[in-house]
This record gives sequence, structure tokens and C-alpha cells, in this order.
Amino acid sequence: MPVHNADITAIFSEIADLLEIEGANTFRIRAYRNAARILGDLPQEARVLVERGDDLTRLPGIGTDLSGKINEIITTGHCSLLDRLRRELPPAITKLLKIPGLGPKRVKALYHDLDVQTIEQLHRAAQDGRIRALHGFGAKTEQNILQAVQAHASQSRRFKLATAAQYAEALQAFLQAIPGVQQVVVAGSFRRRRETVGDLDILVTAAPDSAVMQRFTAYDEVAEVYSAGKTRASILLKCGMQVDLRVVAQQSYGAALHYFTGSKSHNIAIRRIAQRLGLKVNEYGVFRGAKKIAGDSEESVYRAVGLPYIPPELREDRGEIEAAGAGRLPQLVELSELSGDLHAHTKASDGHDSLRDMALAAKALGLEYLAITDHSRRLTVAHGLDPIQLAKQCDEIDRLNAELDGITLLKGIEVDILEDGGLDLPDGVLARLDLVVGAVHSRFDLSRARQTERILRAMDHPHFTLFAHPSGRLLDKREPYDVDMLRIIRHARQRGCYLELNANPERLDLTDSHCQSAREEGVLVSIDSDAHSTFDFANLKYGVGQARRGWLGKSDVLNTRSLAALRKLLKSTM
DNA sequence: GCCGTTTTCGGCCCGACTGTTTTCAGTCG
Repeated sequence: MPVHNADITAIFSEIADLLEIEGANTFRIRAYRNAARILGDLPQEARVLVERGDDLTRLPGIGTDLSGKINEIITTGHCSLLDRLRRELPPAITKLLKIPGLGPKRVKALYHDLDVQTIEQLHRAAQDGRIRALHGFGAKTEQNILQAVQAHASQSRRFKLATAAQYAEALQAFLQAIPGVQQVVVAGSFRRRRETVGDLDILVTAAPDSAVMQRFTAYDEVAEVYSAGKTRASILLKCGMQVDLRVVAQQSYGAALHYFTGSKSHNIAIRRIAQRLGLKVNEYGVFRGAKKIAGDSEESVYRAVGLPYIPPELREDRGEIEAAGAGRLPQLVELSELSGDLHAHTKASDGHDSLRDMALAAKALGLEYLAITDHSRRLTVAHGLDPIQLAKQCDEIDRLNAELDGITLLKGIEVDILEDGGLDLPDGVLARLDLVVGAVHSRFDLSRARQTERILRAMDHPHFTLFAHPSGRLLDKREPYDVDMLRIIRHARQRGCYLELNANPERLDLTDSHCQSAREEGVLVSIDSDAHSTFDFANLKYGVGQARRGWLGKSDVLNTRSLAALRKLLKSTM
């Protein structure tokens, strides 16, 4: 079995957990966590880098020791340090760290004094009242552990961005209406537009005498209050989502927003730079000694550490700080820059609205063109179109285009890519279309080699334009199929075709890192709604968020082109 | 364990809240 980066990440994370329980040097532990993160974010397999003879110590945070361990893992599939740690500590003990309120010190005490090794044993010890007797523990802590263990089974889920948005917007409106409240911003991974969010982080600026904390903890959707102080509170909503609220004075708005937006590793990197400059960054501002020199705006925070403003979507410590320092930050694409949408359905297949209604809705959004791409015949559950039905739809589009002003419908199809890489409709039929969107809707289980071959062959088809929802994943429901995405991206480059970034919040497919790869390889990405009703065009904003996370600028996105420019590009691929 | 415009040692991001203890350790974000 080849070793993937995810395997190395898992090993380093477990080492960090076990070292922490052992009471090792905290900076050594941090080095392993840092390395796990670096491997997790790496766009290429470390195995490939090693095979190519690359020096892994070029990666910041990887020194000779960790580089050696990565080599050991790739070669043997094991890490001797982890093997040793597992002999010294019970294997299930790191699971205890997942219980909120339990950190390494408490886990160590529970193990040494009560021989608690598993969550089941922890549950029993708490029920029996044995925990309260330990030094440093008490009745309240024992009670909290018991509750946390019981909640643990039902929790630890992440919410899709669009789901989180519903709760976030309601809470934002609620908080904004409280007297004394000035600004309310949903920060955290929500503001960074991650595809899923674990909790909501809300920043409020308010007058010192505002009742925002009392009102927040009394919000009628609150199931539990975890903590509530003067400036920070943490609650659980009835839907199972945790919300953290932070209140600061208006003059700290920028510093607090920066701090609360994260990511954690981005913030750490910024604080490190500040430190080298003799500055201190916290949520109240940027300080030289006791003197505050910045913090009213995020721009001022970045300026103080010698950097231009970095958009939230890029703040993952994946090279954005270096790019900002070198003046190489991309100008990220905006929703308003989309000129059209190249993937939409009507009630001819599995959509809900007519051609005309879809066209008018797209026009109302300010789009210049909309490609109609209903399913092809093989997808019977979606009432896919056969050649005759498709020809009829093309005639209808011609009639509508003659009639409608300000919006142009493009003739397309979302054609099934068959198991052997063929397309579900004959060449002669596809030739009449403006674009052909190919998609995989079956046989998700093929091996990596066969699935990749299948898609490459489909792209070789003379009329193939755009590869839809390239990984096939459904967030929380279906894993992506196994493909060599880099090969697909490079093949698209050779063939002159394009990749879709499907904006449906269930998909958000391409991933951010594959968007980055597409950009680096010079393959344009089309941000499409995959709308099945007029309402679904609203999802384009999630696609744009994902594109921004993938460093895409206007010029990297196919459907920022005007209709005339798009037609030229489409013609050159045919 | 990593790193260097303080460079091979001595640092390593910073603050809030809780519970236990009574001045602070542990945990979390």
C-alpha cells in the first residue's frame, strides 16, 4: 500500500497526542502538530517528492529529524517513535483528549491514578464518583466530564456552509438589534468560506454597558451555556452547533476581527512576524511595548507587520503570507465578475423550472448568458434527454434567444461519461451544441487507474468542453471517487478543455487545493450553479467563496468572460 | 523538534474562562 500524506498526518498527530500525555516539551509537541498540518496541506504526495529526490527540509517546519521520520514512514509504513509510545501508553488513550474539558494533564492523571484508558472507563469512573477525589479535580469537573461523555456520542459534526449561514444570519440579526451593539460580524471559518464549519465565531463591538452577553446566552435557540464571561461566551444551539461570541470595544475591531477570523496557524505566523519586529499582536491591537500602534482595522494590523491586506479566504498559512510579503497576492475573483453560468437544468430533465423562467432568473441576477445542460438519456432517474428531445430543446432555445433581450441561452448537455470513457450521446448530436459538459454519475467504485483513464478518454472526445463536479463527492454523504486529479488537470490543459467548480453547497467540487493546481497549470475553472430551480443561482456565491480559497482571480475563471470572448474559447476547443 | 537581519543556543503566539484552591493550573480558541 502506498503511503499517503493523510497517513503521515495521522501518525504525527498521534505522536503529538501521546507526547502531550507523557508530558514532553510543549515545543516538541508543537513541531509534530505543525508537521501534521504541513503534510495535510501539501498539494503533492510526500512520497512522490521523496521518490523525485526532493529535500523535504526545504518545507518550513520540517527539519532533519522529521524529514527522516517521513522517509521512514514512506519506506516502512511505520514510525518507530510511535511504536514505542504505543507500547508505553494504552492505544485508546488519545481518544480521551477528544472529550471537551480533558487535556493532556487530566488524561494523564486519570490514567495514572484511576487506570482510565477508554471513554467507557471514563464514563464509569465519573458515574462512580471516583474522579472527584483526584487532586485538581472536583465534583463540578466530574459532572462536566459525565455530561461531555454523554454528549460526545451524538456530536462532533461539522455543518455545511449554507446550513451554517441560516443560523449565522438569524443570530447576526438578533445581536444587531440589541441596544449598544455597534458591529456584528461572523468570523472564523465561516468568514474564510470553508466548505464546512465546526462552529460559529461571532465578533461584536459594543458599548461597555451593553447587555449583549445576557441577551446572547438567553437567545431562544440556546440549548446549553458552556461559559459566559464579560467579553467571551460559548453556547450550544439546539441544532447542535456551537457558537462563540466575543465582545470588544470599537477601537479594537480590526485586531479582534483578525484574531477571531483565524485560521489559527495564520494568526500564529502573523504574531511570529510581529514578534521579530518587536511588536505584540493580540485581539486588542498591535502593541510596541504598552503603546498601541494599530488595530482599528484589519488593514492596519497587516500594515503594522509590513504586509498588504490578506483576504480571509486565503488565511490558512498556505503560502499567503510569503506571497503578500513579495507582493504576489492574487486579485481574487468576485461574484459580480461572473458573466454567466455554464451548468443549469430545466424541467425537461430533473429541474423544476422552464427554460424561460431559468433565463429570466439568470438575467435578473445580471448574467449575460446561461448554458442549459440537462441530463443525457442514460440517467433515467433524472429523465435524461435522448437525441430527439435534445433537438427539440435546441429549437426552443433558438426561439427564446430570438425573443429575449439581455440574456443569451447556450445549448448544452450534461452528458454521462460511460464506464469506458465514451459519451452517452452520438457525436452528430453533440456537434450542434455550444458546449458539452461531461460528468460521472455511475461506477464511482472503479480503481484509481481505471477511473482516471475513463475521464481522460472522455476528455479526448472532440466536443468535450467542461468536466463537471470533478471529484464526485457529496459533502457528508459520499466520498470523492479515487482519481489522479493532477493528471486530469494537465490533460485538460493539453486538450484545451475546462474544469467546473460546482457551486452547490453539497458539492463545492473542485476543492480549494485543486483550484490552486488548476491555476498553476493554466486551466480555466468555470464556477457553475448546477441550478435545478431559479432559486439555486443563489449558490453561485458559495462557488465564488471556494474559488477565492483556491486563489482564483477573475482571469482564472472561464465564466467571467463576456459572451463574445467565451464563444471564441469554446470554438477553439471544438 | 525547528530555527536564525539577536544564527548552533535559547528561544518558540496570546488571552479568557472555569474550577479548585486561596494564587493558579488546565483547557480552549
